[in-house]
Amino acid sequence: MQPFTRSVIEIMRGIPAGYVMTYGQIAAEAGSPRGARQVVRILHAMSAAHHLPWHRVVNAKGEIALPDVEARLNQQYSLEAEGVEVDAKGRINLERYRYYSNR
DNA sequence: AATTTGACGAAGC
DNA sequence: GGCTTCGCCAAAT
Repeated sequence: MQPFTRSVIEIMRGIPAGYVMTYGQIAAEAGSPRGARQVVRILHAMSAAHHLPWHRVVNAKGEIALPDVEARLNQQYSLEAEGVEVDAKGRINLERYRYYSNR
C-alpha cells in the first residue's frame, strides 16, 4: 500500500463523529495537495474494508457529493444522526463542522 | 505504453 | 449561485 493511501485512511479514521472533512483537505494532509480525486478512488476501494466513515467526507463547498439520490439521503441521515446539520440541498456549514486534523 | 475515468477544486464569466 | 474550463493524479482499461 502506498504511503499516500495509508495516510488518507488514517486521516479519515481520525475524523470524529459530528465533524466532516473535504476531499481536498484530506488529500492535502495526506501529502498530495491536489490529490482530491485519489481520495475519492480510495474511498471506493477501501471504505468497506477499513470501516472508514466515508459519510464524513464532503466536497469543498460543504455539500454531499454523491451522484445517487438515495445514497445522498443515507449520508445525510448518517451525518444528522451524529449531530451535523444538513439542509434540504445536502449542504453543510463547513465553518461550523469542518474538522482540522492538525492544529 | 496510451487513454480514460472520477463521490474534486480553483478560477473565470 | 450556476456553468464552463482547466489542472490533478492514481487506478483501470
